[in-house]
Parts: sequence; structure tokens; C-alpha cells
Amino acid sequence: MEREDLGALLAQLMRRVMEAERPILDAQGLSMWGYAVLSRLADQPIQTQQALAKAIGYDKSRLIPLLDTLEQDGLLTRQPDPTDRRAHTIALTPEGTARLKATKSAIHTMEEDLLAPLTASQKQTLFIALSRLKP
Amino acid sequence: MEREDLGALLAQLMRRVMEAERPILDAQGLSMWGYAVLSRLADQPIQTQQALAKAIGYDKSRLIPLLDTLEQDGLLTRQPDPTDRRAHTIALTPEGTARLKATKSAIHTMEEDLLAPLTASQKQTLFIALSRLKP
DNA sequence: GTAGATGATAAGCACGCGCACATGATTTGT
DNA sequence: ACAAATCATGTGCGCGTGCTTATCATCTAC
Repeated sequence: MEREDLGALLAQLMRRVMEAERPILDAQGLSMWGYAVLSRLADQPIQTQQALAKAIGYDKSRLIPLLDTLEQDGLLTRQPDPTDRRAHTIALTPEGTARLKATKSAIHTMEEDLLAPLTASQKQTLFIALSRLKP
Repeated sequence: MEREDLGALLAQLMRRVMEAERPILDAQGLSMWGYAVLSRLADQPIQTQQALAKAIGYDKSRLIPLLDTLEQDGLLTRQPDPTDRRAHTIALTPEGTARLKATKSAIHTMEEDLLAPLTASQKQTLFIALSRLKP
């Protein structure tokens, strides 16, 4: 008995998740990548914008206009880094933190719904496995 | 403690898998979508090309030229369907079957390598969970 | 102190994608 | 028998992507 391709299974689930996320992100006025940026910023402080781009797997030249809009929306600030005047320190604003929290909460609720067919133990193993594999 | 987003975890793993698949597919002279088509065809007989497109999540208008190249490469045949002369019956050629088998085998070897950090039980649960969630 | 690396930014290119629409052949519903 | 749906196919649009190159400011190494 041949098992299915990991890639195919991942792709199908990805599609489902992204479809379910879209309306949530729209309601919060965030793009997929905007959400990724905010999530990453809340996670751990990041040194440079390039490191941020790499961390979320986004093109560094496309990151600039994305950060522009997030800054215009008042969700983050770019300050000149005092220790390296080439670099900019990026920080979430309180509003950015709040928006991220609301979005993350809605997304996690959606995920729980989507994961309903699994037992608690399966859910746990799924997350452990994905975390361990990610790289 | 906040767990990571399912979407983010999936996206990261997807990237890894696709990166690892690319050289294999290149070596076999198949595109990602070409491989998806062959896999789906070998899986179960499919009625229409539109159903095929939907099954693999590909645009139906983009499927046509893809089938053209696969047919030119001698991997599949399109025959007029005798029961419905609008439709075409798509079938893998022996060469198509062989190419698919070789590719699938290489990909599964790669996947096993990638899944090495997991225990057998975790691997099994991962596939069960993904399969259950995919529809 | 000068050369080379690094950071942010801008602009442009070629792809692949989803989507919407059109057409012609054929089948289906009534 | 006639209208509406269906199938394969083709075309064109707009968008987002990764990639490359260039510019300017600043830092680092020798």
C-alpha cells in the first residue's frame, strides 16, 4: 500500500488553511505577509530587516513596501538604530500588538475548528512533528 | 504558552519539501504539476479534464497546455471518449507509469530522509492527521 | 584611511498563477 | 426540437513572486 506524497498532503492542507485564514485577515486589514511580519516581530527581537525577510521567507526587496504600509497603518515603527546607523530598529506599536493578538486569536479559533477531526493526542503529535521538521 | 500557527508551520515545511523535490523532478524531466497529474491519473480513473484540474487544485485553462506537453513526452494519451464525444479519456502510457514510479520512489526516499527526526509512531500519526484533514 | 562588506531602498524583468471570458462541439432537460 | 448546461480549448488581464542590479549611507578590516 502506497502512502500519499507528503508534499501533496501538505499542499492540500495548506490550501484549506489559507482559504480559512483569508476572511479573518481581511477582517483585520492584514495581508498574509503582514501577519507573518507582525508574528515574527512579536516572537523575538530581530536585528535587521533582511533577517526579518529571511525569517519569514519573504523577498527582502518586497519587504520594504510591506513595512511601509504596516508603518502607515500604525502597527509598527522604524527607528534608526543608534548602534548602527545603517540599520533600522523595528518595533510593534501597542496597536500593532493588539491587532496581532486579535488576529492570532481568531486564527487559532479557526484552526481548532479545522483540527476538530483529530484527537487531542493526534493534534499534539501533529504540532510536535511539524515543529521538529520545519528546519 | 502560545503554540505556533499551523499555517506558518505548514508553509515552512512545504518550502523544505519543495526545495528537496525540485532536483528530483528536474532529473526526471517533470514539473511539479506534471507530477501531480501523473500521480492523480495513476491513483484512480478520472472522468473529465476539469475533474482532474479540480482534483489536483490546478487551473483548468492552464491544464490544457500541461497535458499537451505530457502527451508530447509520451507519458499519457488523450482519446476521444466514446460515451461522450465532448470529453477526452486520459490514460497513462507504460512510459508514463514507469516515469511516475521512478519519480515517486525517489521522492519517497527523500521524504524518509527528511522525516528521519521523527519516530515511526510520530511519522504514522503525521500522515494519518494530514490525510484526515486534507479534504 | 582606504577598500570592501553590509544595510535600506528603488526599479525592472520574466514567470506562474487565478480568473474571467469566448468559442465550438455535444449532451441533457423539458 | 430547442434552450441550457457541459466539455475542451484558447486568450488576455492583473497580481504577486523571486531575482537582479543600482544607489547611497555607514560600518569593518587591514
